[in-house]
This record gives sequence, structure tokens and C-alpha cells, in this order.
Amino acid sequence: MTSAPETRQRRRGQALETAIYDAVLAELAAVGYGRLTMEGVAARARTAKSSLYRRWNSLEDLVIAAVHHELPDVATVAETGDVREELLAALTLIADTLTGPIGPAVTSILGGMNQSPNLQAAARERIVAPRVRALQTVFERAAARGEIRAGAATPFVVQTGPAIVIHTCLVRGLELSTQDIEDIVDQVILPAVRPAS
Amino acid sequence: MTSAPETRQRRRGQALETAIYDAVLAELAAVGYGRLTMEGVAARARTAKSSLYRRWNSLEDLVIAAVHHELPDVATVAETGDVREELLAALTLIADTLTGPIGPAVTSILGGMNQSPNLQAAARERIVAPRVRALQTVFERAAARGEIRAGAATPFVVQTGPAIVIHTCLVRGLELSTQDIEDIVDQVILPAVRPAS
Amino acid sequence: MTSAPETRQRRRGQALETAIYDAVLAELAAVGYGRLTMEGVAARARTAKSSLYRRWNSLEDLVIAAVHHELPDVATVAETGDVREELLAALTLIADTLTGPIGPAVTSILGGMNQSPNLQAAARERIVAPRVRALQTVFERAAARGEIRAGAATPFVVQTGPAIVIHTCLVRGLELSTQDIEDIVDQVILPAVRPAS
Amino acid sequence: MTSAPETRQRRRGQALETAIYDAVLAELAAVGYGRLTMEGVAARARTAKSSLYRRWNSLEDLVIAAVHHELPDVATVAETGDVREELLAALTLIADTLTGPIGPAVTSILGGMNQSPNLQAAARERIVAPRVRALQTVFERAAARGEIRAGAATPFVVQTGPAIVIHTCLVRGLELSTQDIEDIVDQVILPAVRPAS
DNA sequence: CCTTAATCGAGACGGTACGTCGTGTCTTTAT
DNA sequence: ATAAAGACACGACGTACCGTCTCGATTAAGG
Repeated sequence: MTSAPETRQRRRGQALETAIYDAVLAELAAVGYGRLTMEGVAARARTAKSSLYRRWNSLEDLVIAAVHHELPDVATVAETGDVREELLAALTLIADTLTGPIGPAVTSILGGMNQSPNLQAAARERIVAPRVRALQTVFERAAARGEIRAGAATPFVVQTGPAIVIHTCLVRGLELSTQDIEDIVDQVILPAVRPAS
Repeated sequence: MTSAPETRQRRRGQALETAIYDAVLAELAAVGYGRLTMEGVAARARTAKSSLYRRWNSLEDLVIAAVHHELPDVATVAETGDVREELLAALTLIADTLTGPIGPAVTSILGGMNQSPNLQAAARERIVAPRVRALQTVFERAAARGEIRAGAATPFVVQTGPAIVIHTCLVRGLELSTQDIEDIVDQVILPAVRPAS
Repeated sequence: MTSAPETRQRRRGQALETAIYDAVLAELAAVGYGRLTMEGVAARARTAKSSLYRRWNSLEDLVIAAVHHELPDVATVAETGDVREELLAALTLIADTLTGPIGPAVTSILGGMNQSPNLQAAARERIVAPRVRALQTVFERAAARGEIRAGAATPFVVQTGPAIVIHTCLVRGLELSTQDIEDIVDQVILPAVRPAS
Repeated sequence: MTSAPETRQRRRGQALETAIYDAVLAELAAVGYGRLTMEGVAARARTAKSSLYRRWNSLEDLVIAAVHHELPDVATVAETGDVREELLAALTLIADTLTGPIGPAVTSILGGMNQSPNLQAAARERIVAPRVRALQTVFERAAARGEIRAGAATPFVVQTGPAIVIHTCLVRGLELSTQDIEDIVDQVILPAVRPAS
């Protein structure tokens, strides 16, 4: 007699971890960050809560890890010699992170940042910083090429792009089109760094 | 000596509501938004949970109402004839909202906005919009006076100030000094609207 | 255009009381004693809770009053000269009280008797006692006629009929047919009082 | 002196269950069935409500289980060869259940039986039936010995004893003395089954 | 190859908070 | 004066998750 193959292979280590990350993103898509629970993730991953707590101290840690696992490892912008082109590329990189498949997860994390210093630090370092660094690089290369005023790329100027993109998505709740990104670059960023004529 | 006032007057309507708002802010200061609970608010306000749920559908609604109750009713900027001065005033208005006594509550709300459309709509309308309108007015008056280029105050330009302020507080976790606000105005906003010389 | 006559005549005194009694019985039939609430009665009677509490101290009091209001005022058994006939009549009187339209209310009260001395006393005096007295009278008249042994109608013998009827309905959860009542009389009660042959 | 045992051993399974049963009876004795609550039981047992609901669906179920746990496992009457003696023993068994230490709990259950079919079925099967069976056995053995008329022990005759005992305790609110039980046997039950002389 | 140690899955446990319902009291408005 | 309406403070309900824990069952690795 052939009984049903009830005994699914028991996963461990890396395989289990990946399955959990998938479960986190699926659960995020299904119920949203607001209703995300350890219990739900464990159930969807068909694992035990203890296997989650053994690896991560909190739901936040788990979500950060899952998002980081899914994000493109490196976020760089190729040098084209045209500052406007490169700025568009860098901002698109940031916008895509917020509107792509794991966008909801990312915005959830950004929104939750003020609630816990740990989350804030982790998210800043592992999600925000790499992308801002790409932008920073764009400015530095443009300054080196003499395309923008030396010293124009102050911290606030560098943060302006990310700030507007995030603000538009998070606070205003709008989608960002290609045209929007061009507007941001043309109306706000470039005027701030354009060399005196 | 008078006997102990065992029979505290039962509060109703406006008086009760104010007491609840106070309790919300006290609780926020005590445990933070992350650990804020209806139960805790009710206990601190010495009222019943049902009296909370009768008025507000959720903790979020309650917090919004409490914050709105505490915020200055109108947020306007006096016309001085100098666009830079007025911009500084408008941005300071926004920054003060985030760093003042109920700053943590406000940032909590902003952070939670992406989690619920209701919260987003309410917060946008009751907290963000009035302050952005003040800024909008500054631009319009400056345009009328010819201080800035006509048509320069596009939506993205108007949102730039708020975006940077919020981004700095929320995502970067920094305080904003007076100097910082001046930098934002001088380095980012004014260049975007300054009339061609 | 005249608006709908929203303002139903406001009831007072006797009229209101009767309406409340009706509501109690309707509610009992609808949700059972276990889920009977002051709130529900008030809503069904379209009156205010205070109008209930002004008249009765508790739900139990209200139910007792409602049941008593609905029960036949006097419960007597006509003398026929035949003790068996009269016993059948007296037991049928009791059984009908438990199985008639307000049967559920009565059994609820009997079941709840042990929970409050007040309820017990009230129910005993206003519901049980009159019916047992009718039975008692039957025995006394039969003894006077010599149909049963003098002194045979001890307290336990008198209570036997009511006890079995109530026990059958309440504990065993069975309906009582005419045949059942005959069996009780023939198999248990009459043997206990029959004169020695 | 050993340090305070802050970390009370976490109880599980059987040990926890027994502690809960104790808490139920203690709570019953303290506040009565009418004011018995899951919350109170959990607090007294120093456990969580979820541990109660995991095992029992309702307060009623819990009380039944607690009572059943406390009751003598088997309720049998030894054969003595004398039907009167055995009847007294069987009825005493029933009376003791109602007047013993957990008497209030038992009467509460009997009183609540009509309120829920589940409770009724459970109580009938787990509390009433075993004791009535003991009585049934007494009749059967007496019939086999020829002490009583064959066929005299009809269902109603068997139920007469329990009915009177329960009725006396529950409805009339009286205690039952040894003499009372003798009276019930001598005045009601024996006359119904005594062989024609 | 077989033991041994790790770790997985399952779920019980003591908690906290949830959002709802009913209580009995009290106040207000309108007959 | 009292009916109707409903707010209020309170307590309990039954549920959902939390983070901890115990307990076999499974699996990889070492002797």
C-alpha cells in the first residue's frame, strides 16, 4: 500500500533560510507590513517559530534581512560623462527600490525606522546608504569633470533627490513616473549645482 | 479635613476628550509610539476602552486626533516682503512640528502613513497639508512680488523643503538646527526659483 | 411634504410595563435565558435601560415578574371525586407550565434558582408553591373521602409528582406525554397512598 | 535561606490541569457559580486564559471537567441482599454528590443544564448517568432475588429517587438528612415495587 | 557504520493587548 | 415627573501573537 508522502524533506541551514525569506516577502505582499507576524511567517514557511527566533531577534530584524537578501547587492551608476543622465540613473535606482516587487517591504521599513533605533541604523546602513553613495559618486565625478560647481554638492544637496523621491512615495502616496524624475533633476537638483554662467 | 474624594466627577464630552488627549501625549512620552496601546491610554486617562472606541476607530485615529488637537490651529507665515525670510519661517514651522514636544508623535504618524490608507489620508490632510499650504503661499506671494521666477514654484519645488526636513528627521535621524534650515533654503530652494540675473 | 411620523406615542405606567413583559418573553423565545440581557430587552421594547432598572433591581427580578404576569392567576383542580383523575389534572397543570408557551422561561428560572437566594425564594413562592398547593389539596380531599390512607400524603409523597415532572423536563430533557403522566400517577404516586387492601 | 524562587517551574499537561481544577473549585467556593469567570480561574491558577481555552470551549465545560475530576470515579453499591439497604446506599451516593464539598458546583451544573444542550448532554452522561445506573443495578439485583415485583422498576420508578433528591436540594433548597432518605425509600420507592403480599 | 550532537517541527506555556458586549449609574432632552 | 436616549466607568469575554520553553524526530558529521 502506498501511503501519501507525508514526510516532506526537512530543511536546514541555507535552504531553510531562503524559504523563510520567501515566506516573509509573500506574507508582506499578502497582508502588508502592518499585519505581518512571526506566527504568519512561520506558518507560511511551514517551519517553527523557534527556527525564526534562533536566527533573528525580532520581526524587524527578520524583515531587514529578507529585504537585504532580495535587493541587488551593488547599486552603482555607470559613468557616462553627462551629469544629468547619471543623476536620472541614480534616482531611478532609488525609485525602483521603492516601487519594485519588494517596494512595499522597503517602504514599510522606512516608515518604521523612527520606531526603533536598531531598525533605523540597520535600514540606513544596508538599504539607504548604498544608494545614496551611488548618487554621491555621481556628484563627485561631475565635479571632477567640471560639470558642476565645486563644493555645490553639499550634504543637503546630495540628500535632496532621495528626500523628494521618498517623500513623494511615502508621505504623498504617489507613484513616480520617468517624467517626474526628470522634473526633480531639472527643476531642483541641477539648479543647485549648475556652475555660474 | 474633608473626606477623600472617592467620587471623582464623571467626565463627559469635551472635558473627557481633552483628558484623553493629554493621556495620549503623556503615554507617548512615557513608552513611545511603538508601545502605545489603547489599554495604556485608557488606564492613564482613568477612563474605559469603550469610551475610546466610541470616538476613534483605532489607535492611529486617536493619535492623529490628539496630535491635531495639540498643534497650533493655523499655520501661517506673515508676509515680510523678503522671500528668504519667509521661506525660513515656513520651514521652521515644519521643523518645529517634528522636533517640538509632540515631535515623536508626529514622526510616528508620518512613519506609519504607508501602513494604512486611512492614516495616510488623515495625516496628509490634517497635519501635512496646512503646513505645505503656508509654504505654497510664500512662493505665490514672492512670485507676485517678482522676487522669484514666475512658474518656478512647481509642485516638486514646493515639496522640496518639507521633503528634506522630514527626510532628515525621519530617515537620517538628525536634529535640524537653524543653520541647517538656512542651508536648505540657500543651497537648494532659492537656486531653484531665483530669477535669471 | 410631511415627514414620516417618527414620534411614536410615548408610553408610561401600565402600558409600558406590559410592553416590557412582552419583550422579555419574546427575547426569551428568541435567544434563550442564557443570552437574555437587559440591553436586549430594552432594545426590543424600544425603551431605555433606566426604565427597566427603575422598576426591577435585576434581570432575574424582571424575568420573574414577566413570567408571573403571564401565568394563569389561579391554579386549581376541580373536585371530581376520583383521586386518580384529580392527580392527573394537577400534574398536567404543572407539566403544562413547563411545556407551554412560556415553558422555556419557567425552566430557565427553575434552573437558575440555586444561583441566587432571592430568585429561589421568589420563584418558589410565586410559581412553584401555588401549583404544589393544588396538588396538596387533591390529596387532602382524597384523604377526607377515604380514597387514600390517612397520613400517606407526607411531604415527600406530595412533592414526588412535581419532582418527577421537573426532573424529566429539566435534567433528562424529555417531553412529557399524557401517557407519561398517567404512568407517573399509576406507577409511583398511587402505590404510595393506596389504602391497604 | 535559599533565594526567592522567582522562576516558578512552568507547569504542563497533567500538573497544570490539576492546578486548574483546584482553582475552579476554590473560585467556586469563594465567589459562587454566578460570579465564576474564566478570568478569575486563570488568575487564581496563575496561568493564562489561553491555557484554559485550549482545553475547554467554555466555562461550563471547564466546570464539568473540574467536577468530574473531583467526583469518585466509580459509583457502585455493594450487594447486601437487602433492597432497602441498597436503595439507601444508592440514594445517599446521589445526595452526597449534591451536598458534599463540591455540591455547589454540581447543583450549579444541574441548574444550568437547560441553558445549553452541550452542558446538558455532558452533565447527564458524566455526572447523572453513572449514579442512576448504580440505582438501576440495585433494582435489577433485587428483582433477580425476587425482593421486588418483576417489571416494577419502570423508568419513572428508577428516576423517582434521583428526582426527589435533586428536587429537594435544587428547587426547595433544603438539606437532606439520613432520615429524609429513609423516608423517601420507605414512603415512595418501596411501595412502588413491593411484591403483592 | 553507527553513534552523537545539532537543529528542526510542532506546539504548550505565561503573558499582553485586542476590540466587543453587557452592566448599573448618571445626565440630558423632550415630552 | 418621567420616558427615551445614550455616555460613562467597569469587568469579562474569546482571540491573536508574543517570546520562551520542552519534546520527540530527523539529519549531518565524527569516531
